[in-house]
Amino acid sequence: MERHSLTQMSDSLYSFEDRHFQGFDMFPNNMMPPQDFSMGEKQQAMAQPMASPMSPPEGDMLTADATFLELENYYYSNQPSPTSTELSEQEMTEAYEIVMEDILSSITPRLGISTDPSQWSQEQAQAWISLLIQEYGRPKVNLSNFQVDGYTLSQMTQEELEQRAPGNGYLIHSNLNCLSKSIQREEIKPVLSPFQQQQQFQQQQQQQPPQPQAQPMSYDPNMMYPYPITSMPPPSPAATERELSPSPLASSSDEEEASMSSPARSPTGPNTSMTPHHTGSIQLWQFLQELLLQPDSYNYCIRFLDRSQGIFKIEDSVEVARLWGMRKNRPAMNYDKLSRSIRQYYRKGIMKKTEISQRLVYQFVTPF
DNA sequence: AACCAGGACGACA
DNA sequence: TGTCGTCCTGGTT
Repeated sequence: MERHSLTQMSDSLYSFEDRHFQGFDMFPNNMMPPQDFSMGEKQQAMAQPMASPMSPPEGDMLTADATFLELENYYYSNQPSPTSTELSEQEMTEAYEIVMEDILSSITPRLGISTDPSQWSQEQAQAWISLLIQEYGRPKVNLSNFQVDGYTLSQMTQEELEQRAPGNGYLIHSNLNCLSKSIQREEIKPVLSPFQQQQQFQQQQQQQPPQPQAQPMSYDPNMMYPYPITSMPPPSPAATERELSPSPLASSSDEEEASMSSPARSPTGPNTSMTPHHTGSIQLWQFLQELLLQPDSYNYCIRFLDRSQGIFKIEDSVEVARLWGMRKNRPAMNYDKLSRSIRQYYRKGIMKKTEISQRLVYQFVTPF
């Protein structure tokens, strides 16, 4: 059997994509390689054949090329004991699919939702569609056409999806299929990639029955993000004493273990300053997004005014500051300090002032 | 009084 | 080095 080095896959990558993704951009707009990635001479040379009329723009070439390195890592992390540095066609395809599934399913951790679409609520399904569309730079869809839960969504045919989201039916359908395949793979594959391990950890967190609350100030400040840097968090461990959202407090050792093995991924927004440089600790904007994405639990203190614009209002500044202080184990946190940090985001391009200034109203530069 | 804006500085990872 | 906590002054609602 002809064998290939993974790093020789670049020529065939886009033909593979054409076969399997019918010309869609393989990677979401913002899915860029780790910042410290640099193409070696060999890889740059190998990128050349992709500069055909069918090739995506340069940015995507970089992305795709970076993926070969990840591909190798991902593949081997899914194999008990690699015996060769070369891969067969079948192994190549399998490795490619692993990477694809990880990339596609990276949207779900950002939303803090299950990777299994059938478990999504209507709101989660809409959020997933919204972010998917955004990631691929597709025209916005009318989410009112998707007043269905995740299971119903996952059962829809491509035609049905196309009717509800003209021009996006295939994208949504293929991504849902990819997620489903990923779920099936996880069920049968004992050895998981680091990223899949993170997802599994996240799902375990979500599926665990509520546990007794820890002491209010006993948070591990690093506990939230067992997955890559762009991520949206799993359900908040910052449930208040009000027990509005009795989410589990995982052990810090688990979380450290999970967070350490994260491959770096790109930020959600256009501004790379959203990339945490010390990925171990949660940043304020992530925390706020987390609260905003759990309206059932937190809309008493923070809620969207216009989600599509990323505009939100802090309804109870004292409470939000208190939650933030709990998360960071900073008992002295108050809204004055929290808002100072938010204002720093203006300069960093993470948040912006709303057009009409309103008290306690802020706006993300990149809606989510 | 509460909030907004932003300078300054230091701790921390 | 970037983020953020802290303190501060001064302005606005």
